[in-house]
Amino acid sequence: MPHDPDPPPAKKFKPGSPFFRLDKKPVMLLPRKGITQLPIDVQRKQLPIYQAKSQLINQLRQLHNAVLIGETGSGKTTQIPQYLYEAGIGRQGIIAVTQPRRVAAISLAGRVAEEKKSQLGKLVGYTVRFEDMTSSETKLKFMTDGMLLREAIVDPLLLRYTVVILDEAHERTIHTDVLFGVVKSAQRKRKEQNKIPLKVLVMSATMDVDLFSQYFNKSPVLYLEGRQYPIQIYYTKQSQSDYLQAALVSIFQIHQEAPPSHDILVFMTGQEEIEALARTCRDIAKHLPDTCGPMTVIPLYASLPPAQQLRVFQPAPKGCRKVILSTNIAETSITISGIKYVIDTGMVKAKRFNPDSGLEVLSVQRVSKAQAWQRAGRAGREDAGSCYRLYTEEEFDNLASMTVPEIQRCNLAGVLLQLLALGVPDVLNFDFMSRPSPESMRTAVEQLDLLGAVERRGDQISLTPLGKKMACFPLEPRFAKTILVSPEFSCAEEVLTIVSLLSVDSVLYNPPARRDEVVAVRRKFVSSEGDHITLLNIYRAFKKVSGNKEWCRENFVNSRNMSLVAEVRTQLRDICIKLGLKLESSHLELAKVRRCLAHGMFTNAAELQPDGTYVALDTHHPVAIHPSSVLFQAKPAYVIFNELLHTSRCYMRDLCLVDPDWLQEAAPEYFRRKLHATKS
DNA sequence: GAGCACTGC
Repeated sequence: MPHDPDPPPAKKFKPGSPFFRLDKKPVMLLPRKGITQLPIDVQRKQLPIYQAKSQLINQLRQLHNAVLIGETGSGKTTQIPQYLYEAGIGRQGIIAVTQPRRVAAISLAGRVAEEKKSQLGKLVGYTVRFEDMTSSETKLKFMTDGMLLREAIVDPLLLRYTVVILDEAHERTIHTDVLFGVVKSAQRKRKEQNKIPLKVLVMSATMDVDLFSQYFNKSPVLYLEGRQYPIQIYYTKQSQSDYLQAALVSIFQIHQEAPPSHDILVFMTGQEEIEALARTCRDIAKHLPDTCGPMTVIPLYASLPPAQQLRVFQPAPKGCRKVILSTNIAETSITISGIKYVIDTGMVKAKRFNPDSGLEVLSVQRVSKAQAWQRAGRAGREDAGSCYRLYTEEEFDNLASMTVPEIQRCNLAGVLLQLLALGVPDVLNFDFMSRPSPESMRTAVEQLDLLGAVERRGDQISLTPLGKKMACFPLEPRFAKTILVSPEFSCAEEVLTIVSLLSVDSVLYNPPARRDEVVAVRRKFVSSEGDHITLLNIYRAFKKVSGNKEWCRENFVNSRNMSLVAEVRTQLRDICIKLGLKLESSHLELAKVRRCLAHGMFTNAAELQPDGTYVALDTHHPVAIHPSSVLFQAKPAYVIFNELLHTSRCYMRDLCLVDPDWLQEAAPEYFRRKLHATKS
């Protein structure tokens, strides 16, 4: 242990609320231990929700809307669709169950197919991007919420469906929030037009119940009662100035006192601090007295290679304690069994969006109460557990009650384009459950206007023919625009590649310890024309060796992301073919490609100033070239960039050298204003 | 001369 004269924070803990849930909140269902060894139909009947089956069916038969409350894993997601189907409710069409995440949709479909003793893709199926496991026989369909939203563009009344179940609604993803409005409107219109009614069920953990119920015509809230393993909550007596130190001390406090089979899950903010704390823990664990057992420390975050992520599921050797240091990936996406203790730093790294500057800032912030409960809940999935909050009870009381829904903190251009494509008559007054700010709506309309996607007549906004085509692409509007103008420059093939590369996580792997090697190996791809062309060179080389894994390793290319790029590209290319676009290659004439990029992404342009700094032309904010760019040492007069990242300075990332004439011809009026303003 | 939580179409 470090020499710390103060008593460790864990000693200062006092018991807080004795149970996980607050008073009056319903108790949650959780699957019983050992249930998986039983035959499948016995398992189904042992789920506590089974007791409520006939009552639930009676209620759901009559209701058009209902809000169902119950913890994830209660069995509600797998059982209720089956109950409806077995009771003949909604048999004329399909019962859809939406999920925020692909893996959830896929694994739930697998589970339910197994329970129905039916081959996956027949009665029970799933649809996610790049994968459709459904057939004409499919009646129970699990899908990502984004996928149902895409379908709604073709069929705004969702006529294939008789029931839509929006699961995990409390997560409030941007897709779920838009779907709320879409299903509500479809339901009303189908009623007005005397079509088969649409039943809408919203499933959630305990948060936001009133909001959901109010929004869906004051629909009844059905509570699924059951058992909940109690979780003891502890708060610190005093506010902690250093949550990392507090976490460290708490880990070893628990380690010295608790039986070794009890695992610890620590919620932290990011890769760097996780790796640093992991090293410190391992060092300290080496020098502990023999009375203390050994400890394995496992980091967990999304950018970790899959094989290393799997380590969190392996049980520690007997007598050894498992300590998992995780980002919020373990809040929802990854469920680890055997967790007895949760340590919650109370902090999270999250993106914030400033609609005025169009700037996204990634910053460390306090969690919401809802998030804190979600984290605590990870200690009580199989048995009673404890949660140590590294903040005082008063600090907890002052937290925001829920996380601000995604729709209120991101760029809305894509959402508005989608709503317009859905035929929503008055987008600015769309019936959002949580309305985004008027400024961010205005910014989005302006952006779409600049791209030529919309026409404005007074308050009326409608799609132009170009806008209609843009909405066909599962992309940010500016990327869709770039693809659509590419035939004019005879470079669609190259632009498809570049847009695909920009719309997934980076394909470049940069282990800091091998920096010199990375620089040397990457030299052969570098283009003086910028990062876009450099990426294109890497993709071309990757294709030349047919995606060889060994080649990826040698060249520090992330093969998982590169394969995803290829999949995205195929999808985008298919859409181009459906739209009848002329797909040509510019081959070696890469200036054509850059000119095309300038036409699609002119809103992200920057100009070199006489003093050697850069100014973003859109906002006149001072910006700088990110050191990871191949243009870092260069001083091009004009560039376009893919994104701005505000850290120590405001950095442009992924740059492409452009000619100012191209910008002028792409948006003459806009640049007359912008260039003039800069010079004055 | 930096350093990036998590999803998804």
